[in-house]
Amino acid sequence: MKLSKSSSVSSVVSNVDKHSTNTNLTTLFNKYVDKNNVFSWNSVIADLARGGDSVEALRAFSSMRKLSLTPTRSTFPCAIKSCSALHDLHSGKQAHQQAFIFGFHRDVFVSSALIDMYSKCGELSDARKLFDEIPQRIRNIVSWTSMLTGYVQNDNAREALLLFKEFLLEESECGGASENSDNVFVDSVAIASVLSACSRVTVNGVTEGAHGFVIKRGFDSEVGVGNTLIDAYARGGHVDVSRKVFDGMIEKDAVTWNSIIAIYAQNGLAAEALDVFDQMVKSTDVKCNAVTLSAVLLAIAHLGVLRLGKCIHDQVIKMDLEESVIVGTSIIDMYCKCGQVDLARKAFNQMKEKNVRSWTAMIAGYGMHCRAREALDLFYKMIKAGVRPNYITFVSVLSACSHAGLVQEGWHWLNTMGREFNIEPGVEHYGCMVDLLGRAGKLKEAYDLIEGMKVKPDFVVWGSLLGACRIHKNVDLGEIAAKKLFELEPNNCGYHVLLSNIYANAGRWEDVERTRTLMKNRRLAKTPGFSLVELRGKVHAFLVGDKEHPQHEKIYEYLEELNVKLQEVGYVTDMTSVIHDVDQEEKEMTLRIHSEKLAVAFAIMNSVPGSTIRIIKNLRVCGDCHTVIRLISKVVDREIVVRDSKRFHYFKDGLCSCGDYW
DNA sequence: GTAGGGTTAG
Repeated sequence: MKLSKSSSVSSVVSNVDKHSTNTNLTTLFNKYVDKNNVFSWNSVIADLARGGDSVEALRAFSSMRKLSLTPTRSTFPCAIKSCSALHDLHSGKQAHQQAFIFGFHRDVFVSSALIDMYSKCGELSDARKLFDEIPQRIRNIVSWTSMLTGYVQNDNAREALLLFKEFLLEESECGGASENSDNVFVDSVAIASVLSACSRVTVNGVTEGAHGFVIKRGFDSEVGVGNTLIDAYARGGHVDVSRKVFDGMIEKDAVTWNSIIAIYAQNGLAAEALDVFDQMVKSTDVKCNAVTLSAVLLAIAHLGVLRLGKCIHDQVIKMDLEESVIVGTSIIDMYCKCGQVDLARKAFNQMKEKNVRSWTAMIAGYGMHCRAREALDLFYKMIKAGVRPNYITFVSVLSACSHAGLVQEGWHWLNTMGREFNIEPGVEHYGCMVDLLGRAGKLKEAYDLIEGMKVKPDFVVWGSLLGACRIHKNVDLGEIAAKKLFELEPNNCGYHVLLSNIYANAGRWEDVERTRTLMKNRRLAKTPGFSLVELRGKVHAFLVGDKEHPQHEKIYEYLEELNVKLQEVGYVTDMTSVIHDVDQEEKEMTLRIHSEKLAVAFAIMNSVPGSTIRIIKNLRVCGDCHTVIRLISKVVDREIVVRDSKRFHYFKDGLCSCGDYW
């Protein structure tokens, strides 16, 4: 695994963008002077709205109205825009009413702002009504774009594209003849919106087609268009094409850099994300901002490299971005995923402004650290604080219950979320609940829950059941779950392995053999497991049965020594995690060389006695490794923290924080 | 004199 040089990351210092200090009415009035002049008010409202200070903009609008000044047509668009930004339908409707009273509701600027406001507040049919009421002779590209974006933002990309088709027809028919012919041609903003729609329809090749249109119309050198193309290709799973677009852009702004960094981070390509960040820091014509650091923190969270995370946290403080909700939430997430849930809580407590995502990140953090009680306590606090939980919050709550085996609590929230919070359980919530029931041994209940689901069960749901069937040795339900999984993900061999383990457990060797042959014939390969361990600032990566690491021979020798000690405390190799295909001795070898064991051994050999060992694994830790690491923690008297793909395990004195329940 | 639509985030 290639990692970016951390030294250059810490040199970010010199190239930073202090976030703009909040403008306020007093400073603005000093700038525009005349309080009794409508135009002065218009400028103030516009400045505030443009600067993103929507609350102040609306306050200014209302102050102006209290002075009984008569608004002009230019007063409304910015006031309405501020309502859109705040998703404040109530104020939006009031502004609409006032625009009507003063006779500006037919103004095309006002109409476009209103269309945008209604769609951002989720009132798409009201937006469409206003759009249809605009006479064709004054309807321009902004009106079209507002409506188009409305569809995209309300998850109706197909309708957006149909509308664009209609637009193109009008553009070709009356583009030259209309009285506002200058405004009826497609522009770069409209194109960006269309590209965004393309990336959200599930049909292949739409983005590629639109890209062709972009080039034909000569918009390919526009930064905004390029930025949207980068995003569109990534949404379609073509991260490599995103990178090509990025590399081909002559002009790049902060959004361009942030987009590619975020894409890498979201797709698990953390090293690439950090590499691009490094280049961004070195480039002189663009400065990183809150969004940049948020994306970088996501990459670091993925890697679990605490030292780098702390480095970026320092950077956040230097850049005076501590009060940014976006950055604050990313810091919480980073600390949780780097195993420092208490540092995360400290950062959480220090946040002045918290939104639903900040609370959710902290709840999820407690969940993955098996601190379900704290997760639920925080959830109650959140509700008490008047913050409305969202879909993801409930996923985090149920997942916390699942990690801790809280069946009652799980049932309670699954049943209550729809009734009390108007959020219908989705496939992720059922996934957690099936996992929870399954691992608690309530397999029949889990299966019945799946059968009664209102949404189509996905691979997570069936995968949870299959996993539970392995733990509780249920062949019948295991076969049902596996059959569904083979249909849903025919190329994932993990399910074949699991089913095979279930057969092995039941002594059904013929079925084991059959599964194995099937895998061989379909050439299904197992995702290779790897583990990371950070030692004195350097990250060491280990693969299954690694023979690449310079110390590998010593590591294997040490593992042999450890094995003897483990057997003295009663350890017997658990064979069920391995396909029954080799003789006993060979099987033991296969097990022993799982990457997490190598990483643990390496870390014990090379670190200060008594220090905590931190490992990150890309897959779930297997049963045997779990037992071994648990016992190692006792034998060598070390605390060992393992982050697997699902959660954290804290091993100490021969016990694990998960209570062997995971 | 002043005005409306897009792309990056947890």
